[in-house]
Amino acid sequence: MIRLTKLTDYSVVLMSHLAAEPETQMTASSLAQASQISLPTVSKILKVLSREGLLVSHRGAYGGYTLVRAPREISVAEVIAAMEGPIAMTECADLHAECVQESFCRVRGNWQRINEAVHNALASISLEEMAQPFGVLAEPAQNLVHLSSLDPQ
Amino acid sequence: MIRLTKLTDYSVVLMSHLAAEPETQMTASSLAQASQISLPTVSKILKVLSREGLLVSHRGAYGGYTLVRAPREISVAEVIAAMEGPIAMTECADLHAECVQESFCRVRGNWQRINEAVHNALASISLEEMAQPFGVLAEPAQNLVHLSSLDPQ
DNA sequence: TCTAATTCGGACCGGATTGGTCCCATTTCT
DNA sequence: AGAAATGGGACCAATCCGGTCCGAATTAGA
Repeated sequence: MIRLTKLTDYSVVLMSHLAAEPETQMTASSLAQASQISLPTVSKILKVLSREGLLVSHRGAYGGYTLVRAPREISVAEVIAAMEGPIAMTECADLHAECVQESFCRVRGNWQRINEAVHNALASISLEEMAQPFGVLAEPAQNLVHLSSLDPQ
Repeated sequence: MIRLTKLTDYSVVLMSHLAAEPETQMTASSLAQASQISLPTVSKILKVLSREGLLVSHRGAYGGYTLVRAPREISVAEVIAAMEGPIAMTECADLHAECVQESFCRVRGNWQRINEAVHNALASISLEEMAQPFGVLAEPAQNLVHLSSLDPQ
């Protein structure tokens, strides 16, 4: 199972909530209630997203969080990267791969290509799309195409 | 970081070694030496792959492992699935999702589409391709297209 | 100016998962 | 019979993860 951590999963959920009403500034507790995730956890996630520059935070009374850009301009890949660092499926594919003996590892270059493909898949999906309720993406053929037209590079 | 476990990473490396010479039956120790992975670990991985039906094992003296099918007929997705169970990026996207209150979780359906995209990306890459040395995949345009033509469904 | 609301930045903990090793039984070839 | 392999566990240390909590800093409004 290629798996994201739960925290990352939640982060996408939260960002999608924010994307549903981009104008509205939301507090950690309102988001917690809306998403049914415990407040401390929501808070922790929002801090990270804000530190990574995906959210704008407003302190003090009547503070809260807002998306830094329009939902259409933020990709799922960005959210994931903010939570977990650069997207890479294996250590090996991460920059400083130190395959003990590089000559032994013939797959390395190919892993990087796979990473690219996956990354592009995630980069092509915006928060705007994630915020749509269920059927919407599945119905019109255009959206199907949009999701799947992963042009490498 | 969307990450596979190290074990899974290794498994792809090992399968690629086997794919490089599909005719040759290889022992755990020869693969360990070739891949620079410790023998017990290699052994453990091969057991799993064999149990999951991707390798044929021959016990006894002069035994070893062989791919169950031609390298071209085995996808990276299969190898990963053998090691980690069904490919799913989030718990939520796994069959029996139990989002406490489904109405709250609008992203669920969309996660499943993302999973599909990723899965298709992995399913479109065969061991034959992984066994190629570095540049080979990067050069001919046909292969680029092949890697990226993720047709959902 | 005071107070309430809210974010910010850590520390902290228990439990699950992972990577890795080891052992012994079983099978098969010579 | 003996050597060479796989098969199937048990087992352990270390890391990671999810989650909670606390105090400090900041802001808006009365």
